[in-house]
Amino acid sequence: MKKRITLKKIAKELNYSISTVSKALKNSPEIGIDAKTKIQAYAKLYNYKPNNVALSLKNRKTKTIGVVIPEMVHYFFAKVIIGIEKFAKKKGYNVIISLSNESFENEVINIETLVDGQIDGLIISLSKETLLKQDFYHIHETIDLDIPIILFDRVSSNVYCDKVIIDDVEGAKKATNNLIKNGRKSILLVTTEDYVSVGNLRTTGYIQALKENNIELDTDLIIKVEDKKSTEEELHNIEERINEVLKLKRNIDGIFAVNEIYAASALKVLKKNNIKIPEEVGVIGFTDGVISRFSDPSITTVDQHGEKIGKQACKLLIERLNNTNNIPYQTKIIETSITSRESSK
Amino acid sequence: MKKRITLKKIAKELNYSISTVSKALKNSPEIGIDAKTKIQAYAKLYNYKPNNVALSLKNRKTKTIGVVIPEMVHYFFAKVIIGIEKFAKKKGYNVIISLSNESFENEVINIETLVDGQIDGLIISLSKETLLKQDFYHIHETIDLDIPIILFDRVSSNVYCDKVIIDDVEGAKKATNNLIKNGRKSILLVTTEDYVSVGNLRTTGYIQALKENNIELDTDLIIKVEDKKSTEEELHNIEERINEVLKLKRNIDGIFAVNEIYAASALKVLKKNNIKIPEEVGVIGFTDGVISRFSDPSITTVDQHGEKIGKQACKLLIERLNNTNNIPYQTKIIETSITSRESSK
DNA sequence: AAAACTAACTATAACGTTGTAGTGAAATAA
DNA sequence: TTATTTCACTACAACGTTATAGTTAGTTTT
Repeated sequence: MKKRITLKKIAKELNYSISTVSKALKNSPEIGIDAKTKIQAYAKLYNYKPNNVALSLKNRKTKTIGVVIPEMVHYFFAKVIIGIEKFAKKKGYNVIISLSNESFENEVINIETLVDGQIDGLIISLSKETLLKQDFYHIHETIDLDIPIILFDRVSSNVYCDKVIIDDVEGAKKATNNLIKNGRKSILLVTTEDYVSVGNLRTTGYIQALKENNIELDTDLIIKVEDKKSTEEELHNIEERINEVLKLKRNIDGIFAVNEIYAASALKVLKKNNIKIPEEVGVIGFTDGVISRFSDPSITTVDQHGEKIGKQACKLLIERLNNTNNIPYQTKIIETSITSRESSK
Repeated sequence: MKKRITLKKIAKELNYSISTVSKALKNSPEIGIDAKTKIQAYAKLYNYKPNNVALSLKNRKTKTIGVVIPEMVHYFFAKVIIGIEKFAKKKGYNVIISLSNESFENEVINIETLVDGQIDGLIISLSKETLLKQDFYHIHETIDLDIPIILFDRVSSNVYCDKVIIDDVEGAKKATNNLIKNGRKSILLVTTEDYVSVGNLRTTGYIQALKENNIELDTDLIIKVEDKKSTEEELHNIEERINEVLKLKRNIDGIFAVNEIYAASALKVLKKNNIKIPEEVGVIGFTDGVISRFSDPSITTVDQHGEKIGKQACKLLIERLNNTNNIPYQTKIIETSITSRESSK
């Protein structure tokens, strides 16, 4: 009902020029004390707030950050967003969120829309499809347009920009070592196909840990799952494959899964086979989410500290936005940590 | 590097006026065919895109929707956002997200920031603290400013605006009836304190279902949990209380929990007491999330269809934005449905 | 051949700000 | 007393766009 008041209206009402009003509200020394007090009182009374769209136009910056993530229902991404949002708000930025839903096309469209719109910079985690296609034209184009991009978690070495990642190799190593330290020697790895960079790296970490502990690598103990969406069907398929290997390799005493859904699936299969956890088989997952926490037994995981990642990404972005002179691209690595729970010991 | 091209630059380059360029790109009949083709070709070549901030200023609408939710890591809210985002994008709107973190103060600040910023309308789920305080000044003020608000899930009858809710009473009834149909008679209810509207309503549904089935209400079978944040401590406390009642009332054969965390807690306690699920005690939760799906046994839940809620909220909002003449406020009720899983039978 | 019309443009104002450059009057300096 | 400075303000341009209201030159009408 009551429209927002503008400088113009205040000016007309109090019989000053617009510039005077603007300056008075900015406490400029150019303006006399009388005018200042009158104008400031009036502005306060009518709850004057500058129009941010006008400011955006004038300043050519919108104080808004765009975020593109593959999914929303993942605990990890939700946490990252929390981190971004918190830091952004502290710095006076808004956050616009967009979901690619793991699709390349969506990702391209979303980024385009955001860039067309009111965004100063972008924080992106690439979709699985993009990673598979290795097509980064949309990213490069955006950077060319002088819109800074921070990539996190799902990154690519073929894109030159700031990045925030965890050391997936190290994290996977930690997890595998944790199992080995408990005397486990025959460790099943449930991972993704290699084109998913994180899956790939975690596989590498697993292999390295084995090597460092002089355990021979048995490729039969590596299950590479093709997962696009986690439909019931795909989940069932994962369980099937774990079950097969479990039947084939009776001496398995540990399972490392590269995400918590795979870990939960492994747990289910183990329980169905009446295998005791963690006594007979220890299980560790990656990503400290709600599933691991509430599962029974609760699952030991490699915590990626999503909130920290989000905060760091946001920090990098805002730093770049405030620095017109080109600072070299940075890659920040966030330390992982093991959250010990019942599934390993 | 390459700055975005504007009408002005095109005009200067091709020696037309800005108006001509603007009209040519809009295919106005006022402009001659020569000029049109030349200008359109040039614009295409340099990938002209209108500056949305300028358009926002001119049109006094930003094509952006603000969303304020209490938390992000809840599956339900994540789903709602997916629904909002999808529908919004289809209609050419962007979505800005803000988290109140269940705090009244944050909610007020967030809404203020959004309203100050570039938003045409808001979709909000109220924080627990707001519901407890029953202070809706910030909401009313926003509506007064002619910025439409759609409330969802956590609503209040003291606010007059469009709302999207589920029929919590009906949903709770469905759940309770489901347990009763399986021959269960002594059903434990794990719910929240009454000021959380959804907890309150679900309690009502539980009571109604009992009444309709001529089962006497035993208030000892109702656990009202005070939960602000789900810290480890609070979770433990919930388990404790369930355990106590379970010890006290040996004949309990069903548990209805008003959210999936309570349901998971109940499961844990039951298993610890070696009580068979669902044979001895059936369990049903509310909110179809990832915990219920991956828990073992998987938990039967009342699905709130978050995505549908989001979509509906967004639809209501956009309808209101397109309708300058005041249509009466509506409250849309989204049907719940039971997703049957292992924990009940 | 003057009047009316049309085609193809351009100028201007406006959305709400802010910074720079002006302006007129009063106060000070020479 | 005249020149200069200071004070307290106002005008203007710009950010990028669009709609409305001009403005030409050329064409048609009678």
